[in-house]
Amino acid sequence: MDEKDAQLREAAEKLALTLSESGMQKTTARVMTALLFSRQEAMTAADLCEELRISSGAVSGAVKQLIPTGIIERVPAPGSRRDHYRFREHAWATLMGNQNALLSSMWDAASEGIKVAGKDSTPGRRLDEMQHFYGFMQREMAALIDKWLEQYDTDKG
Amino acid sequence: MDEKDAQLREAAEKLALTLSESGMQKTTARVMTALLFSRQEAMTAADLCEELRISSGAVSGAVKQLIPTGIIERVPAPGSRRDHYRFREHAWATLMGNQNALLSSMWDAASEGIKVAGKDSTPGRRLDEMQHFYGFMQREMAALIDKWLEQYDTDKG
DNA sequence: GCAAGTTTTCAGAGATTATTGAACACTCAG
DNA sequence: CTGAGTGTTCAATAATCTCTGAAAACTTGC
Repeated sequence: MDEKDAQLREAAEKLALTLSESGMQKTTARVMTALLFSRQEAMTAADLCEELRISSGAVSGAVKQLIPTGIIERVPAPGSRRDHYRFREHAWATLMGNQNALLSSMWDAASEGIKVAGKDSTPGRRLDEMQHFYGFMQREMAALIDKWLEQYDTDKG
Repeated sequence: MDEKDAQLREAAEKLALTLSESGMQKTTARVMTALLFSRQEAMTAADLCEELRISSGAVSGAVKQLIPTGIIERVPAPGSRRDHYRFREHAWATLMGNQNALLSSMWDAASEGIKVAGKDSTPGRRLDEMQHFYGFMQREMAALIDKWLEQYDTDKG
């Protein structure tokens, strides 16, 4: 049984590494994947310190990033004064939804450039394609996430 | 006219900052946006050094990252021995397409965890949702990009 | 209201990463 | 083949970012 724990921890660390390569802070990613792969329903900050061998300050910082994005949540822990943290349901859909903010700022950047240079300029033509692309993606991505949520809840529901 | 240049450069830098916050290297992002917002059709490494105030080594490194991902391309420059670089058409679609590799590795990570813990475990249930989500996204994203390319080329074509 | 337990904050240490600058390699024209 | 003009590499430097550890601030049961 300890074998499994080791394998799960390894898989968690591997994913954390991938996520950190895509821009997420390393410790934040490690906290996230620790909660995702944990055999426990929820973990305390102390659990995370021990599991990941990091300080309580580091856990606090990671949690502070993860909660507002909707990836994890604090969960009431009857009979304990320690905060418990748990991976949120539909966290992935939330995470992808947050990406929409990025798509939106890409659209904005293109729009800004077009305003200055005009559509019929060298940069204008490039920016026009960019704006078209991100406008499209923003609309479609939102629809896609809704579609998944609906579909998944129906399957499980 | 110099006014416009300054505004374009500012917009380029702003976007580069956003991109670097999403995981792209800062210099790489700056080279990319410089080419995107440039009034010129293509730029030489020397142009980029001057515009961005960075060394030729830094430009070389950035270009080395950007070309394989399909964001920019080397373009033949008649009458000049210097390499010219240009922002590629449909670069955005390519960029987003590359993200599919990430979606795929997310699916893999979930799969790995399920293999160890089983679907009917605490982590198994979380990972099952994750796998479902990324499987869905991977399929749909690919379709979305194709749809955009088709649509865009029809509009312009 | 106090004290034990817990979380948060933050300055400084430490680790990591990116950039420079110079040496080396390559490419062509003559 | 030679050499001027470019591009690339890489060790050392500089800059950045992150974590720790300890102190401060909460929180809650008594």
